Amino acid sequence: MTGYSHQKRFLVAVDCIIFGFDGQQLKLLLIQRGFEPEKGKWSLMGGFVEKEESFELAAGRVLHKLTGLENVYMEQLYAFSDPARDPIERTASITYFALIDINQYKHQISKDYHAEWFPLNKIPKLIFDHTEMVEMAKEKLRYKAALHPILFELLPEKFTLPQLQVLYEGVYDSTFDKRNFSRKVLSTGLLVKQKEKEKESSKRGAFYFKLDKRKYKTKFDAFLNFIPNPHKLK
Amino acid sequence: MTGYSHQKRFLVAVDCIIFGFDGQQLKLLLIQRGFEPEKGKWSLMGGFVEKEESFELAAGRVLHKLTGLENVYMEQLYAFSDPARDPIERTASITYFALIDINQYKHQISKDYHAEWFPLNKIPKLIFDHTEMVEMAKEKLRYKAALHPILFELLPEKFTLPQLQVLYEGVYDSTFDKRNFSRKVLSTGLLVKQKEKEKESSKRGAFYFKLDKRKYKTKFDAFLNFIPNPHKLK
DNA sequence: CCAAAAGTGTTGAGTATACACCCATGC
DNA sequence: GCATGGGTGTATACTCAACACTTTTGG
Repeated sequence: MTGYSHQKRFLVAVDCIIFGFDGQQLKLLLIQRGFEPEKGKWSLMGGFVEKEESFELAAGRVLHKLTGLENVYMEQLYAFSDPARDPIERTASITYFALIDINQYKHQISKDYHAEWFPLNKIPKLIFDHTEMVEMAKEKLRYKAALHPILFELLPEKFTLPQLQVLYEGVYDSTFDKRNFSRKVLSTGLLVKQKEKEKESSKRGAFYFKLDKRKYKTKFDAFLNFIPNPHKLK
Repeated sequence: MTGYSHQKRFLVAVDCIIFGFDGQQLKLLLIQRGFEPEKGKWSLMGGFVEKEESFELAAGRVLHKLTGLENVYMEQLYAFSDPARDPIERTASITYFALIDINQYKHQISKDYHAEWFPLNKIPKLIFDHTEMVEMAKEKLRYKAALHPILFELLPEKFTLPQLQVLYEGVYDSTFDKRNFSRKVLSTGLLVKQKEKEKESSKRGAFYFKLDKRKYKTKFDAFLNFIPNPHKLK
């Protein structure tokens, strides 16, 4: 025998769980599905994998179509494969989660998809198994951010320590002591203090920081312990 | 439009990265592929996903076929999707890694597949992208075992502290102080000391321990810090 | 001058590491 | 009685968490 002729072939889709941070809250970008089944219902942005395309490329293409962004932090999350997850025809879904700087996101493009940002605690009912996908993505984000400097992907190039802290507190739905937080974050050596201050959100102003890109790359995989008492989390 | 009629369909396979521990070394179970292409070459155990089968079920089926085992610790690793990874026809592969108690493994069954255990540092050349899969599985195992009590899945029901230490040392290709190791492991509260000793490997004998199944389940997701200096690893 | 947010240091507790000797047994 | 591997305790350094006051400035 040559070839795999009598094996079953499947549709394969990618779905993107897209996180953004608006300075106050962590949010998720959802669309209103444009075709049947479940047309008009809230859904993750997704698409079928094309003929000569890897899953990674497909996910990047889908994300780009919605946000206009490239070179976004993306990570494969999980392959969902319940044979009944799509009622029309069996379709596996390979999910990716993405962290984007919400300021760079192009609003116009996403209007075509009736896209909207939802705070994590106000996610509407989603089609198929998308709610489960979102839950898994939230969990993985929390897990990973406790050990690796991943949340910087959600921030603009320059950010302040108070902004960073609001972000971490949002992700862990918790509050941290600012003295301990800043000591811990600065001790990673990942941040470079800038001369300018951000003056919008306070009279005194808070210094901007930038990521040290070089150290960021080398230290990314090390265990960093960003949050207090990580073992109490789950 | 109803249906997804003009989308491309793909073959989807699962491949299993199967780890075992023989008391000395961590090993990987490989087979000699029984069909073309690459017939006779070393390969991971795998198989095509069937019509009404989730990936998890397919992986369990494939693992069972080779080892005779059920209820094995298995975890989805990654979906490999390079369009050219299989030269005959585009086939995505969803990989699972499995940890089995090597003593329970049925040798007869696997003879049909010309299966063999290979120490991790003596893995032969593998077909397709299987080497990459194995590398990723090793990395994930090391990562996960540094934080979670996952390596117990490789041991028989009763085991001794020296055995456990040999296992950890093998996984991290390193040596640990036995006093610190035993204190750390026992402090998790996961182990229950038995009355009997294992007398094969030493004159004095070493006490057996069993896992406290209840605590194992509840503490599995907490961060446990099993190995010294986890940040120095990478 | 006052309200609001930024920034900064110290202490105590707990945890991790380094390290060395005695024990039990089979031969 | 000795060689082999099993088992245990302590002192020190380090890391983490708790905690409060001063600074800046816009209004």
